[in-house]
Amino acid sequence: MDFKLIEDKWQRIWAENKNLYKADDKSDKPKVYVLNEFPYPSGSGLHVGHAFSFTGGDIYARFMRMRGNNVLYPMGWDAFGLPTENYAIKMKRKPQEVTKENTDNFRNQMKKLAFSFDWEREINTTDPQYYKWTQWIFIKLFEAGLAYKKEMPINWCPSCKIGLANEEVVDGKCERCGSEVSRRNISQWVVKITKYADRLIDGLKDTSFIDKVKQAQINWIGKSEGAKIRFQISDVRSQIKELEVFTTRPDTLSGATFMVVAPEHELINGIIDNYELRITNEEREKIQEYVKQARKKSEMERTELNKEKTGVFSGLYAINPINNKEIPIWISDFVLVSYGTGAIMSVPAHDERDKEFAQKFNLPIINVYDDEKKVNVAEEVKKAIELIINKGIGEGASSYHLRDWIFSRQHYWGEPIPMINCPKCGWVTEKEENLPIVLPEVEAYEPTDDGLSPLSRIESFVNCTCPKCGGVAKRETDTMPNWAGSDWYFMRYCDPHNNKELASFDTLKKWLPVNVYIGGDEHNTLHLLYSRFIHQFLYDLKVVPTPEPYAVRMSHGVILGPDNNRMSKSKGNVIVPETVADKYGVDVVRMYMMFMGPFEGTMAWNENTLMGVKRFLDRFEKYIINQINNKSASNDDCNLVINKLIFGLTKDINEFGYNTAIAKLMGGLNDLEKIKIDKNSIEVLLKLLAPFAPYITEELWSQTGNNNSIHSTSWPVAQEKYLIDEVVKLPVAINGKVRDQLTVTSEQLRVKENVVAMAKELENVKKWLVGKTIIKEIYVEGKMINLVVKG
RNA sequence: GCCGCUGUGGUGAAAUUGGUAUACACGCCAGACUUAAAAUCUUGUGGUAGCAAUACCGUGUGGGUUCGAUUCCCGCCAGCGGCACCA
Repeated sequence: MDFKLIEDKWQRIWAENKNLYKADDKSDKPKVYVLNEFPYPSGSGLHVGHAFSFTGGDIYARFMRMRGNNVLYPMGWDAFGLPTENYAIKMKRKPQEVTKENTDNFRNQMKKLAFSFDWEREINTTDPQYYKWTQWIFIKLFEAGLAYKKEMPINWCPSCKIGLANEEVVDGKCERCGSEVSRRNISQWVVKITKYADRLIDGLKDTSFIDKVKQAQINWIGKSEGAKIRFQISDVRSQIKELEVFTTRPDTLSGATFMVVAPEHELINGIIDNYELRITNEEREKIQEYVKQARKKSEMERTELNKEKTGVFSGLYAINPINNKEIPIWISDFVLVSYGTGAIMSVPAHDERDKEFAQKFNLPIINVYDDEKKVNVAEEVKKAIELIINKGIGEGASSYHLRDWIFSRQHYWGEPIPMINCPKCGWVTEKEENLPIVLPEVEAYEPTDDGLSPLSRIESFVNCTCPKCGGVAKRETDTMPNWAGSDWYFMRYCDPHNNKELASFDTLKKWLPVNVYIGGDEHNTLHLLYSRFIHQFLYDLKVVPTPEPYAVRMSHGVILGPDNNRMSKSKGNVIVPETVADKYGVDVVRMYMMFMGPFEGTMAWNENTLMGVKRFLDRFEKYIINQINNKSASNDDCNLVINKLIFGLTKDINEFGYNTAIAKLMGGLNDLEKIKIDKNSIEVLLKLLAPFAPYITEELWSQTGNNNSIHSTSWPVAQEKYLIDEVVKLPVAINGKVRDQLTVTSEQLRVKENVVAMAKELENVKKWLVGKTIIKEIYVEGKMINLVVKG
């Protein structure tokens, strides 16, 4: 059959059948919410990674639907972002138009690949009716004190002219364009995700993510436990009298022989400006120079380039609170102002970095323990914290690797941040009834040279009245990061057309949590963490009914190019799913991708193996067509094969074991070609293949005389009695080595004595027993027999 | 350096509450059909020895537990992914 004709035909018919894949808010059937990460609709169209991931989700959704569930399987567009903006700048086109073209293209490609999305729930993060609620969430964050404006050094990409989060800097370079990142001070909106750090760790207990994903989240949050300890500064002329440090090893306090503060530490400003301190001008200049150099470097450079420690003495001394010894305070860029308190106590005897520093600058090294390996550190730390609390010099504390989330972007193509700066009232939220704050159309999309968003050039946008006092005020011109639209989209799918709330509590209660969330490994930390944070925050506001958004996280693998490298345009190894589908048909492409290997695995594209799948589908089709007028009665041989298939497929699909499910289908066809099949079994066979190959099965289903869609039929149930073999071949081993096989009936294999006795009579077994004594007879029912012999 | 993962035929891979290792597919060999080729179909295909029955070896590597280990434990080697002066 011509697959193109079939594909066109069924695409048309399915499009008319609006209820085929509809998720029903009112149904009494059990709900299943299957979610694929929604894509960024790029100009180059759907790539293999998308096709692979969505096929995996689609098979599961189709399977769950056939199993009698009310399935929510939605799709949408994470459409804000730099590539579209850059394209718009280059081509002098509106990002809105470009996005429309790209999403239209993506939608058509998805329909062609037969993904069973409920298109009535399609969402788009760039739709004002959608980002109205993204803005609303920001207002709630601000009201809860979780969003604040802060002048802070940020990673600055000179090429994109944008501030980057630490997470967006890879190897000191901009994640998107690869330019070297420098540092720059900009006033930014920052979201206090750190306040939820503990909750984000604890909440994992309520999910069934695989350990790998949980561990990735825990590591990213990076909780360390220890103590904060206060050191007095001995120079009376210093305005700052106290230096607080965080340490995981408070038990080594008596070995602290110096302190180190980050160059950005507030203490340093005091030194440079305070001319009464007992340091020479020369020393002051040295400090100034060091701080200046350190500030120029990005954090990445500082950490990367630091093969050798650098630093300068600050001229100040602190008092070690445990022994009242005066110890010097040094400045070094290996201490990060953004971690802990930005200052450390240095214990060179028990810390490698401190040791290196001490050796370079000739600072004393004092051992706390003769042999640290023999010490129960956890126990000593516990005792030390008690002591520190009793002495009133500090308290137990934890610190996190996780940092607050920089939420401002100086770009056009993002959600406007709904904040207004009033000279009298300060930062004020926009009134909710004025949302959405719609992105105005502008002439040019480039950020300004001083790094401001192009929105800052639109006076009618910037100038506004203060929602609080009614005075003249100015609107924020920064926009939100990509993550903002994607961290709550799964809520909107539950109630996508609601214009009163982001989603009604009732529909959220109906659908949440997401039963299976399918996405890439690369989103196991950032996107997953951000969206869990927003979800937890909204849970606290009683907007959502569940503490966690996702029950199970499924992270799919990667498809490499035929050359075993990651697909990229520069390597010329990109496989376009649409092209392959045009050549072999959609069903072949879908099945091949699922047959390549385990769904979570990394594997290379190989068109030879694809031919195997194509052959199978051709043979399958021929087989069914030959059976169309089949009137045979059911028979046991066929029932055994079919019921084992039902059982095996049901189990495999449930566990995303698509490669083995397809292997079983292939094996099943091999078996069936040798025996007689009846009409009912033919229909079962078609149903089993339906989630994988929706076009061919639908066509054959209609050719075998059915008027309904195979995709709205119910999944077959295996009959127990056909799952047990009447006759079983048991391996018989002597001392663990298999020597023969014993054929027994399912009745016979229940009695150990009989089975063992029969085994001993086998020719090959007898041979091995000559002159030996049996010392042990092991029989695992239905599995195997092992005779342990001696002599 | 730290965290996580992986290692099975010529290739992609199956099999783990410990029970016949290599299912399914690719490739390859031989055969059928064909003037021929492609396509299709049939058979074979872990290694060594043997006409064969069969025997021995075999899941990165060295040990251990066990009647029995691809599966569990310990050490090592190789590769992949992530993080990295985090106090």
